[in-house]
Amino acid sequence: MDQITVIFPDGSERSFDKGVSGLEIAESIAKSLAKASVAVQVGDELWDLSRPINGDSSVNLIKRDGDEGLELIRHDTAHVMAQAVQELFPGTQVTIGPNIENGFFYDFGRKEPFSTDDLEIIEKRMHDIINRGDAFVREVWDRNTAIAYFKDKGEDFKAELIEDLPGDEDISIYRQGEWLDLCRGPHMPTTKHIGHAFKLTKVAGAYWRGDSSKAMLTRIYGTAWRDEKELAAYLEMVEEAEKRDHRKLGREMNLFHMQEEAQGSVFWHPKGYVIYNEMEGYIRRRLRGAGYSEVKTPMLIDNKLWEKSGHWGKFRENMFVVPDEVPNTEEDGPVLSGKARLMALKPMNCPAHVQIFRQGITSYRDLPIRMAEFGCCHRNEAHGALHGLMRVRQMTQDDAHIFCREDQVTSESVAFCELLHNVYKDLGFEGVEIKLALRPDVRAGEDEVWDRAEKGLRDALEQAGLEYEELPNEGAFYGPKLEFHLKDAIGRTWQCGTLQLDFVLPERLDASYIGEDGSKHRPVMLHRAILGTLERFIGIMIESYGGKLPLWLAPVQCVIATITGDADEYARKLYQKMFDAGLRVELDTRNEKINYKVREHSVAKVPVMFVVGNREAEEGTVAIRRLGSRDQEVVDFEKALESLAQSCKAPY
RNA sequence: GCUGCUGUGGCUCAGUGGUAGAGCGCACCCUUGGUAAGGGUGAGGUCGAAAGUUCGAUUCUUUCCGGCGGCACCA
Repeated sequence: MDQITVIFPDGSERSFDKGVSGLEIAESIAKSLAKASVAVQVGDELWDLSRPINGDSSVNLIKRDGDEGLELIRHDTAHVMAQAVQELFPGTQVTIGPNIENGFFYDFGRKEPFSTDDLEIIEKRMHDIINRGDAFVREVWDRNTAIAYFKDKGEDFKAELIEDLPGDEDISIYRQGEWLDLCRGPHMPTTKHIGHAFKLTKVAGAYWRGDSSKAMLTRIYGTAWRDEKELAAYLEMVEEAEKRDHRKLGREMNLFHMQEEAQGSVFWHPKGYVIYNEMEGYIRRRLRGAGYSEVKTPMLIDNKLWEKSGHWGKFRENMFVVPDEVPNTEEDGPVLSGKARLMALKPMNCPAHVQIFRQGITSYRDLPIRMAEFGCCHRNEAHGALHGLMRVRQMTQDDAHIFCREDQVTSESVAFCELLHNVYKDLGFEGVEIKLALRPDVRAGEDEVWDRAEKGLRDALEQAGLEYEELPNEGAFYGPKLEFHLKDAIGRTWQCGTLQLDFVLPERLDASYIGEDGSKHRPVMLHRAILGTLERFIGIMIESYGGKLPLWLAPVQCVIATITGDADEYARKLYQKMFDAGLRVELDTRNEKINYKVREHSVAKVPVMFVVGNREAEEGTVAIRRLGSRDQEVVDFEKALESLAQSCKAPY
């Protein structure tokens, strides 16, 4: 019989009979290893434990308790869910069911969508299926047989999937008991290996193949873990994270609100607006330090400009359009004639910035010009897209456009990446995901220009020492872009910072500078934002800090609370001194017990309390209590004030 | 925009085919208390909107609107 050579991860080699399975290899090493293994890595592919290995290979046994084992658990759970659904709801079509972070989902095609009540029933059946312990059996089918089989069963979605698989790929089918599904694999040996540490979490709609013109499927999300303890820990983590939701904290901390009449726009309350202003002030100082100058441009602009810029054609459905006419004030008759010239609320600042650039004549010596604006933009976002501060219809970007020569693109990009990195570090964000969105199929400009643009951004990332992921096809039609993503409390990612190269708009709006050669040239435009929008970034900040913002951003930095009415006068003096020192301080002389006051201000997440009673009034001290600490510290007031003022300074 | 769920005092939530309740908060009174809720009294709600079924709808049905989740779209 033929022999094959197997190389283990530690570099050791052994020979086995040709056709040996991963399981047999494991058994030859140790019974315990065979028991713990659930799949095998052959070369760089993951295989079923039972699949015969027919050639010399490097082999690595995958154990259930490892990271890859967990991925297999989740994938197998998704299959079992699909089986349970088809057993319980005949006629339901299965489509795709990939793993996601912390779990999996499976999309089903069914006339009547599932309700949350169904989840419990499905879960119960899943436990039954797992207890049956059927083996996962891999079969390779002929393509046409597979298509015919699924079509015959009324599984049109599955048939479509197979039709679109690359021609050279095996059509592998996995059977578990009576049930089977198209799947690339691998799977664990039996359903029993899944265990019972899973939970179905939500039902949702999802378009077939992610295309809103196609059918709406029902998606069921679930989470799965190696054991009950991990599952419980995960569920508790999610529960805790939900308490950090910025919409909840915004209400509890009285930061802002939103209401139906101004859907998607924010009513900033005094406390929230403190955060907003502090953030704006901080980023303004940062921009000044980086050589930007600030401008302010109109919010309402005639659509002639939007036509020229291309927004009217490409972005109109997201714009708020305003007719330039006196509305009819009579009781009857339409308010608007429909004949007036149209204006639009700006959705972006860029065309307006080009107008400033175009005033007068610009020399190559003037470049780069870095033009910043905290421009208030409006976008008519789809109703279903709105989400607290994260997705709004009226937003303020920390926007700027850099007009430069093409040979300055890389250095400007590097400088931007460094600036962004420093800002994110100041604000406490290390976990930023960077994505480089590359040329889409439909695009403006020569390929050679795109080559240079993409290279410019890549070079910038590498020079700035930043790790990133490339997203083919995701760039804007006018140029590639860098996206900087941050996560909210429950792990959803939101794009905040961005850097986009634009060769198109300067052309469309005829921006030019006089070069060294005395003739006109087109500048390149870099659209860039660090925070993205103040609204979204503040939302992320609130969630990331769980409302306990750093001192410089805290709406109330310190509350002076009295223990008895006898200390009120002393407290008032302290208050005035702190107020004059520029601190955001509140005085609490209410007729309440100190326990109550401490609790209330702790719940309100006030970072520092100065507690004063008769003793402090006599000694000229304060008892400092910091949020999150049970201890108090009695300090001379002047020293306390000085040190507090020091620690309330913004990072830049 | 599509889709599932959902909508009761400022907030969190009970509840019912016969027009509503709790806790917190708020107001007033008592209490001057040393670090996460002292006590009492009281005010406050067209039960998201409209139509329908019914003798009668906050409760059932339909439509619309908002909120939440997901998809699509996006900072």
